Amino acid sequence: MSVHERKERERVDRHRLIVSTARELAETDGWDAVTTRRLAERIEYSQPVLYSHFRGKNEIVGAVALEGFAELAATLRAAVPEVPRGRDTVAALARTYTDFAAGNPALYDAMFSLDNGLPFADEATPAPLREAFDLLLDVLGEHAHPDEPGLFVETFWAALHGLVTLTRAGRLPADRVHDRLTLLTDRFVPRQDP
Amino acid sequence: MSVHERKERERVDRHRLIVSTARELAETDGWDAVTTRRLAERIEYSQPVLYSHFRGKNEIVGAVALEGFAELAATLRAAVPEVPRGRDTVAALARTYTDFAAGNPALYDAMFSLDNGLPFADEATPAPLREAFDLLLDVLGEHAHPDEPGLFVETFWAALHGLVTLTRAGRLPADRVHDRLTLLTDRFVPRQDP
DNA sequence: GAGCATGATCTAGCGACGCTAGATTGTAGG
DNA sequence: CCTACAATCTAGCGTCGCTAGATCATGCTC
Repeated sequence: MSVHERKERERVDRHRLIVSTARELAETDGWDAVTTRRLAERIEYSQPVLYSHFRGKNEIVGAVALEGFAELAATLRAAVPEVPRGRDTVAALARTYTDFAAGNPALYDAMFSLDNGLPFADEATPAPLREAFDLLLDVLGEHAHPDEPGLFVETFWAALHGLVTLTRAGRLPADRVHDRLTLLTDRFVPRQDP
Repeated sequence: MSVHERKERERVDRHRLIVSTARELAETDGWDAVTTRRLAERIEYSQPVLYSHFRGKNEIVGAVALEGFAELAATLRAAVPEVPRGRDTVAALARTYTDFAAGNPALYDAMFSLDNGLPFADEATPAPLREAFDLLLDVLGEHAHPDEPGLFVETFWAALHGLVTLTRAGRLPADRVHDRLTLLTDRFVPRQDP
């Protein structure tokens, strides 16, 4: 019986190896460089092995994206203190979000730009993603009045995402990134607000 | 001499044919379906003629994107009245922008999501693009205080772009699109504002 | 008007892509 | 020891963007 267990263990290890290798490759050379051939070569297996773990390349991207959601949720949580949750906390959260995106561009692409086959805004939304959203909801919700908290968070998040993607694509000048972020935060959570 | 002129005319016609065919193909079947082979077949020429007009596929996308910028600028201009430029005008502008994106998804992708080789936020920025931005600046600028108008417009635009892309990618529920837009407008140009 | 040179256009092919069928290898159980 | 099964690989399919070299048509020279 323990033979099966060993094989299963090796399988899990290889699964992790594929995901982490794909992520490394994407982070150093971009997702265009993550081809099934290169990936197979890096993990020192043949191409078809990848397809015994994932239905296709999309699913590999999805696995990396899942890691990203978990890390994003953890990073955001670490940036939010227990007690005071005023404008400063929102600003810190926004800053943490954009810093995360800027610091992990390939990861961010896997999460939000590439086709990763993951369900969104759906009952099957992955837990870490829902968790990150709930954290935003928690911090931002009290500033939403008279808006609905859900809509408020969605819109704020979309604005952050827009800033991130347009800046990364060179559509917005790279300087003043911080100023735009401050402006956005001010508009959603005015300074005189409690 | 007029032989050269005729040839040049034919060349210009073919150039336009390539761009419009690429655009149609993208709008009906998505940009993934726009391959050099299919495109060549549609215009009833061989593949290499494409490369006598454009340096590569990116440049074809760029040509379609340029059309898009011109149309977007014209559409936005048509939505802006001469005289009253209060909150309602901003709301109409925002609505026009997202409607344009939703109504021309492939065009919008060419402009902002795909690699089209066009320069942005740069002295070489294409005129129609600069024009559209200036229009936004014109309408939004007076609501920017105490923010800098440029930053204000960039941030508002980024927010619109974020809403558009996340909605299109299924990351935001498709209903309530209009409500999010209203919320965004309210936050950038409060209702009691002149 | 015949022959040539030039430029436009095509055929054919390169290397790389995602993905898969079928051969091959290794291993567990009778 | 042998068989049967599962894991893994080799090889290849159809497609992609792009290009070298052959071919064709056309206007120019004598």
